[in-house]
Amino acid sequence: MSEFSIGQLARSAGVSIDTVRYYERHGLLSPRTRLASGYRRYGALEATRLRFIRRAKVLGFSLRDIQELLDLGAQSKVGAIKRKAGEKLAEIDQRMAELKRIRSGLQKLVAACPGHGRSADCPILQALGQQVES
Amino acid sequence: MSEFSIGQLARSAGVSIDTVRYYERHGLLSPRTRLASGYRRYGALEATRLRFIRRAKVLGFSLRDIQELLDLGAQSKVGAIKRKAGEKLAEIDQRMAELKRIRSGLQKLVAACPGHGRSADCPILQALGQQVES
DNA sequence: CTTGACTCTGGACCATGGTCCAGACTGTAT
DNA sequence: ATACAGTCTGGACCATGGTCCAGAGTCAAG
Repeated sequence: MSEFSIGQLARSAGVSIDTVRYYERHGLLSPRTRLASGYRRYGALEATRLRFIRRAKVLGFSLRDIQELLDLGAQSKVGAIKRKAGEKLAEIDQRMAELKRIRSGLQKLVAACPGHGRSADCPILQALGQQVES
Repeated sequence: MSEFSIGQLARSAGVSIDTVRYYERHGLLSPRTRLASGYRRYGALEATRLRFIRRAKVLGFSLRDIQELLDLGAQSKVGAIKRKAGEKLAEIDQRMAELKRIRSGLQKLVAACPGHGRSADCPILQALGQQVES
């Protein structure tokens, strides 16, 4: 008996039933079959696929990315998969550089602010363009 | 004549008219006054405030954060402003650490993937839990 | 005075990744 | 047989930060 319900599948992956159905609506994960009642039935393949989706999400892939990855995997397009992962890596680097820039700007302001006194003396407000009288 | 229309204000800050109205709906920026026709009129103060909002957003503050900052500025609570900025800094650090973790995980996979061959030999798919027969 | 550009309002819509709901039906254990 | 947990559907709703629209009214230049 390698079949289970949506509730069991969801629990096994640590997601909610709604999330499983959400993935289905968006073409990421279909039940293997349905009971006459309409109840979804899943097998080991689907459980693996759901784990894949979750792990890829943790690695910063969007659901759209993941769908692409799954399609490429099904077609054994390993080169394309590696390229995709490389692209995601570059994206992460870009986002990190951006954060670094933001961080250093903010850091300077925090360091320069005495933390007391009038608004007019606060470099944070000044730098942001605020004008407060007195 | 230090009064201008919403269109002039928007252009001066490089945002759309819709964005200005959006900020107004969300309590961030009100017109100084209105004409009898209902047309919004803004002064230098509002222009400065809009610049503040835009710059703070570039620094990674959410509109909710910015609203708080503006309120604190109006009340001359410089200590609280410095604390807010410090909190945002910590938030950025956390996000950067997270990205670093994600990056190194992905990096390892990309490095290990030959970029050709069967899906079964792709460490990216393997690590993500994919099972592809053959 | 007419024309064209501008502005008004309220609400719908976009992407992202879900969550929650009602009302009906089903599966399982006792 | 009955109770109770589980599941079904479709659609509404959440946050975020806007964008776009129709239909009406207004402002400024010529």
